[in-house]
Amino acid sequence: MVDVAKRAAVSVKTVSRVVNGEEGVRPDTKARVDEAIRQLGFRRNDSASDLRRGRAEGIGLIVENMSDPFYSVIGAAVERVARLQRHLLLMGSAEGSAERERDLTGAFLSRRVAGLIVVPAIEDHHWLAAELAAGTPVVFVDRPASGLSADAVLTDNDAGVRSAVEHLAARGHRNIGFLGDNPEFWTAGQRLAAFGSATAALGLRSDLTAMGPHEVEGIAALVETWTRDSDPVTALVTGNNRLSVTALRALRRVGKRLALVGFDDFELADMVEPAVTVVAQDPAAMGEQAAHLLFRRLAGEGGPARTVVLPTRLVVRDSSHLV
Amino acid sequence: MVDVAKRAAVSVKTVSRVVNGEEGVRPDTKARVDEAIRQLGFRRNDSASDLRRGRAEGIGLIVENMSDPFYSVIGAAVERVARLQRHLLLMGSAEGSAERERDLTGAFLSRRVAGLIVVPAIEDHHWLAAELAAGTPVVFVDRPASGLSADAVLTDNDAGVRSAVEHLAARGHRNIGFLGDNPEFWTAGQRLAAFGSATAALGLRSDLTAMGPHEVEGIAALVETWTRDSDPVTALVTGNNRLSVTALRALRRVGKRLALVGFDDFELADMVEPAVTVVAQDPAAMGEQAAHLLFRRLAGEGGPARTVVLPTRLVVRDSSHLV
DNA sequence: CTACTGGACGACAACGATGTCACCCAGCTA
DNA sequence: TAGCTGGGTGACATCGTTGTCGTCCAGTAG
Repeated sequence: MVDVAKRAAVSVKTVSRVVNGEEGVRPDTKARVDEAIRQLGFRRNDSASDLRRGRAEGIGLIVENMSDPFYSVIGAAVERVARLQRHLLLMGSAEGSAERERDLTGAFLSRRVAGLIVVPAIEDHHWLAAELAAGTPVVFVDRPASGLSADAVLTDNDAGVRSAVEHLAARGHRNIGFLGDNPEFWTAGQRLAAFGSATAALGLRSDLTAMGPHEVEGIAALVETWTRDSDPVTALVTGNNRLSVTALRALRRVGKRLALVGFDDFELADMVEPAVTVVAQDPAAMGEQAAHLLFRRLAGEGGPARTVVLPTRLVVRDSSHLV
Repeated sequence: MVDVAKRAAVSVKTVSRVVNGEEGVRPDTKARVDEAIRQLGFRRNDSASDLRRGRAEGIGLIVENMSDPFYSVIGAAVERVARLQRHLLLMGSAEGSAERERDLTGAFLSRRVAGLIVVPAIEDHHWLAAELAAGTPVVFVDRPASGLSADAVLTDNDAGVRSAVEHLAARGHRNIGFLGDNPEFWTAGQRLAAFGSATAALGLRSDLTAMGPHEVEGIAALVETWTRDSDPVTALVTGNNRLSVTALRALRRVGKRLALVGFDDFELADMVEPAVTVVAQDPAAMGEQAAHLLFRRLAGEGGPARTVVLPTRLVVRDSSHLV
């Protein structure tokens, strides 16, 4: 910047003014400075700018696994909003590890990012309270923070599971099995609970649940067990899209054609055999809302923590039309 | 840091030494400093550190679209390697726009990232030469840079397409159609050229190519045309996974069961009807190799630009067994 | 006892930008 | 003409770290 200033015969402060588009620079001065910038190929050093201003124009995003479509869509949505606010996206996978999540959080905070968007792993987040109080806004996505009151964007898991159960019940299914993920994951727990209350409300069996197997073999064995009965399970609800796909493979493996409704849509759900009925979430909207919440906080909005709950949409395809 | 120094009754320089794990601090001094850091909840300001050191410990990744599985897998791989080197990942989507790509590049360079990994859009990159020469390493992925000699990680498009054509020819197909993307995209052009030479080498027709329609309707119409003939097309090669899926939908729409081989694998390719034979690339390996190349440059490795070409793998499923 | 060594530590400047405040002067009013 | 105004500009301190270099002192050799 001092080189530019010399070349344009102005002070560094004036160069700074031009670079930041501030008021109060005569057009001819600005032109001289712009020309000098062009000639020297000058690029402002944002590290210095960040240091002086005390805040970096970047937002940190922590997800479980960047390559999972659910999270990458969230990431893309966050980046789109961030870009409009002239912020960069820093992104990392916590891979379900609380330690890795803390490391990433620390790294982002050390870099003085403007804010954080986090899909939290299993753990207590009260240690983040200090940073929150210090003015770095944090928004949680998909799952709320535990031990901390902060903004969050969630899916309406309860209504979503209920719509799945009601849909199957309306088609005559009485014994519906639920395949969920480890209930230590908040969403898995929510969906399990929702399954319990939805089935109970309809007078259906609520005990056909398994939060266990994730592999084709395990699920295939489970299906065998559930269908050996004289009063067999005739339909399945799966707690996330990985389980939906795995269940589909398992059903093929054992040659049973149970009805199936999956939580969370996935690409080609309409092209597989049978096309899978799903409770669709809207990850792009989740990312977008989270980013909007964050930037509203950055714009100075106060008030208590907000929670945005997004609705689900039942997308009926073939798999729920099976006997 | 000065607060920590006061509390531990040492100089800031000593705190800096402890924070950076430098030699030459007595264990008891280090313990005092650590304790002060803990008590005050001190976190080093990386903006200041970056400024002083002249380089940020982050690497910038520019892809076409973060939410596309191909790119998000690259991103996850890059992040994994970056993490091991204690670097953060900054990521953005250029969305096929050269301008947006330049903006992102500029933003990353302003932040003085350690290096850049770029999936380039259509354009000339000689303007990057100055930065490259100035010591910021750049690695290109999926497509080489134009007008610039830089490291790159590519897929062996030629061998991949050839394996697809040979596979279909071996199953008796003589008239094979090629559905590609806009040939301004480097990969699309490569694959088209590869299709031409592979068919020519086998004495097959090389003129059944369309770099045009991307929607179900357009492709359906094209298929109708190609199969109306007395000497009809009996097999299709698609140039990327979006086209494979769209072609699959189009074939269903018009009720034709042509053989199909897609370039690039996709999730559930084995579960759709028919399961799709593909030429699989390895995006995770591409991201990993690119990151390794980058960090080798950062470690001071000199020498001319390297190009790593990764092999493809033909994954035979049902769609290529159709008549 | 003196001279020397080397390890531990601190003072200070510098990295490149920006906020504050003072300055200058053209153009105005009284 | 003297005094004011206010827009354009610059000098300087400052953000939080780290590189350089000098100081201090305990321990050792002569």
